[in-house]
Amino acid sequence: MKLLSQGSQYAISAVIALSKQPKDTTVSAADLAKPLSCPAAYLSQILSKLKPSGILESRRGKNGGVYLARRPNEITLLEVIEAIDGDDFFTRCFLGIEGCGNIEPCPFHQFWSKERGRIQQWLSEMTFDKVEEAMTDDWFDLRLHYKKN
Amino acid sequence: MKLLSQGSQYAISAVIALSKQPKDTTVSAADLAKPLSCPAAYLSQILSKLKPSGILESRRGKNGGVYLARRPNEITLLEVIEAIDGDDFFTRCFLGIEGCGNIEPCPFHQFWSKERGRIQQWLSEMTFDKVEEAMTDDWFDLRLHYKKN
DNA sequence: AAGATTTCAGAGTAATTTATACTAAATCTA
DNA sequence: TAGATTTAGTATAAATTACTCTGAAATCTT
Repeated sequence: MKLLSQGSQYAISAVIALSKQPKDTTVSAADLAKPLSCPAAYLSQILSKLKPSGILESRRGKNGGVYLARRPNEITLLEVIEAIDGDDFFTRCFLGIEGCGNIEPCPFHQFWSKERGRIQQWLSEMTFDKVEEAMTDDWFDLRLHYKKN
Repeated sequence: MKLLSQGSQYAISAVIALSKQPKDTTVSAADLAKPLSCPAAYLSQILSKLKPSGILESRRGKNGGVYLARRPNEITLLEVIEAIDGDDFFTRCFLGIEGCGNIEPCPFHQFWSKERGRIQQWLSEMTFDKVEEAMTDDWFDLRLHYKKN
């Protein structure tokens, strides 16, 4: 029972860290993974899923890595989540019943689609510049900041 | 990315079906499973997890099965969910970060704990008599009703 | 050009969740 | 008491998710 997959959680954290990064600076998956305390190779795979939707781009080779393809205020939480987890959460019935919808609603359909809509709405308005505002500096330093050697 | 595990979904559906049942009538896991179109043996395992919290009781042997230990208006959705999935959803950070809390909040802590609280509140008020009210008869007949042979 | 990174792609492994199988114990019926 | 049925409990299998490994390709530095 959870909202976000591990992958989404990593991806969001990584985009937060990248948002604090000067534009057009690449960061390697390994450097990103360190402060997130998550496996670097796995993060690398996850991050590559953010490329088709134009959230980030990458450069191979020495000093290569990933960087945001747009400015933080043009990237939403919802985009990142859907790039990793798909839109299952926002479309599936509360009880997982296939035919559930307005025509043939399960007992929770009305409440749940409303509640889920609120969450989706919020996620779609939550751009990463706003995330930065909502973030205390010491939290960032403690949790997501990394230092280049 | 999902709210409820498969197990919780089965359990809730089963309790809905049992709520429509005359008091002190046992129903076998096999009979319950049929209209839910879920594996009977698995449902049986799931349902046994509802016994420690006093949601249902069971009787072995011929004409045995499970039955609600309390009246539907004394059983909440939240209880059923927590009996199966635990309280992970209601306690874990949006980003899965261990130290997240009021002292050291992640950027989503405020929004998410509020939103999650709404859901938890609703689940804790949603007793199974209310579920029945929210349910169209034809949905029940179509999805959860079963016939004894 | 050679060496050092670093992503990329895909296969392989591990852990967790979901589902199946089987045996034993309880309970009813005749 | 014998037989049928149904839960209880455990072991196994299948599916999904999380993670690791490896070799190749790209890119920088010297």
